[in-house]
Amino acid sequence: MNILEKIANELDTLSKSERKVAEVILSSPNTVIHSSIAALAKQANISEPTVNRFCRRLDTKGYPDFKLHLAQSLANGTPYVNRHVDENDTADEYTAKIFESTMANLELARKSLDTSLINRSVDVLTQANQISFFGLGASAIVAHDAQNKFFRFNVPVVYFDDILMQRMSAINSRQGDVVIVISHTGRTKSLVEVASLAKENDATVIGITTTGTPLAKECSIVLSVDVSEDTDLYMPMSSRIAQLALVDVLATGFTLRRGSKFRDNLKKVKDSLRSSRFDRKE
Amino acid sequence: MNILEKIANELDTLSKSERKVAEVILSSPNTVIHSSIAALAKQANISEPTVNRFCRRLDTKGYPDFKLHLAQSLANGTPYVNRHVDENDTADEYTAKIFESTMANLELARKSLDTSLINRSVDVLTQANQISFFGLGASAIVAHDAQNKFFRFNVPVVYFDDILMQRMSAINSRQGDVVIVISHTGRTKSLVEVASLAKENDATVIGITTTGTPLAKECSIVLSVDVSEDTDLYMPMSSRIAQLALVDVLATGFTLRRGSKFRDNLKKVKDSLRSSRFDRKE
DNA sequence: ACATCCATGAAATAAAATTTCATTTTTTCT
DNA sequence: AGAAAAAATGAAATTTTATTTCATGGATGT
Repeated sequence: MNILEKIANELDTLSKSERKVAEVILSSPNTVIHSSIAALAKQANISEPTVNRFCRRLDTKGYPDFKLHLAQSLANGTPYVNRHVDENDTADEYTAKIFESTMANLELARKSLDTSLINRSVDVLTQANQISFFGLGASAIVAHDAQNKFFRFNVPVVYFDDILMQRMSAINSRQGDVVIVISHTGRTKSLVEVASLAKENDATVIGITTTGTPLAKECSIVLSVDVSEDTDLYMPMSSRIAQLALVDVLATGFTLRRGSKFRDNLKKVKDSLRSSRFDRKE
Repeated sequence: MNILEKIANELDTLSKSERKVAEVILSSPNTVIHSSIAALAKQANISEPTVNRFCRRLDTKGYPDFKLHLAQSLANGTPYVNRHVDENDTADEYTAKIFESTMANLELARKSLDTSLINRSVDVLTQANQISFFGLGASAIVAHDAQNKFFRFNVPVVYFDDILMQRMSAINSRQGDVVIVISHTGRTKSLVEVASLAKENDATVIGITTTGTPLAKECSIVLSVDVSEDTDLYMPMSSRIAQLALVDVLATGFTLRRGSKFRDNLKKVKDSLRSSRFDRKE
């Protein structure tokens, strides 16, 4: 993704002259984006075609295209090196890293989403007799959150984070019911079984999971949410946040499909909470 | 700074033809960064010099320089103009908007965080005899998630999303206990009371809330998570995601403070889940 | 209605990037 | 080690792209 990282990575696959170019770029990328190909060539003591070949080797269309990528990499000031939390990081550092990698993963997740499938899911949800959300562990939280959202829409919605309840609920499902199964790994045995049970009973099964997992195979619709693996090192992190954002998208699609009158209703739900709150002094 | 905003701002100082260029750019900036000046001129039905003049008017050196700025503006995914979901948005559009505003709000939240307070919170947490997480509604999910995380650390941790249980637990708290109260609005009466009860009983109360709310006043440490208000129009959206990211930060700080031996333990917890999963065929 | 100013685009020019191809360097094989 | 093959490199030519110049037409104000 980030072209500076990419250059650093591929440094040893480059030829001698190309490496000179790479070094000049890495040492002062901010100068390079304002240089012409001739200026850069001179700076690196090599010829213009070499710069051009260098750009192509990095899968860009040519020098101007390369500069565009470079500019983007520099844009948000994102440090382009390793964003993993390190043993000796200060609070400042690990906070920044976690927020940044969360944002980066949201971006990744968005790219992996197929909006036509979102559209179909919203279709199915608005028609549903009953909606069930199932998840375990960190994904249970996502299911919980989804229930919280859809409950406001005044539709029959349940959520279970208990294996037995999930099974029973899946066995009792029927045509017109929608079962949403959430799992980052897509390999949790009991959840895959639940998905398969629900499907056998003619419910529509929507999976919120990673592409190509066993769970994905059991679903009628797969909403794939791919995040980079190693961010969830010892604990689920970015995966659940991406899943939650997807829940927001589904809920939003739902309210839009239901039309403006429906949204007035939502406002009522919100207003009903007012008495439980302290006033805002303004 | 952001050139797309700048274009939108200066739209009325532009001439008729230049405005045509502006509109084309605003409507599909991602296409433009890959277009030549000729292609853009054609797209806008004006001549090439007009595009050039347009670029100069925006204080860039010329078209290539303008593209560089544009690329940078697009890079960080910052929502540029109005990113509110609209009645007639397609699935594609509202998906993009929700993800983008989520990311923008994470950025906002990060800026509002005081890392020295995070450091102190981690201090307190690592010393705690017991940790309790309280939240209601959407924040209940965050509390739930926090429990899920800290549970892995093998420390005494509880979570309640029930008002009565929260009260009882707060009344029974004592010195050395840490109570984390989560609320975006910071105005939910019962939660403010719970915070105050816990404080009276000498527990350390950490609030995850917005700056300057009634809840914030009752806390020993306030971790302020500010997100832009109107994104949470009818449903909590960005607020809870920012809170979750903060939970990640606290959990990470916790594991770092506990040292490397402790992290081996985490790996064991993760491995213990293996048998419940389908193998990954590689 | 006329003069002035400004916006605009056609054409010419300049700049920049890319391709082609000959030369040099490196690698591989005997 | 030495020859053949392959790869890397840069000079020059070509092509593409951007910019400048300048002539034209339309709007504005008197």
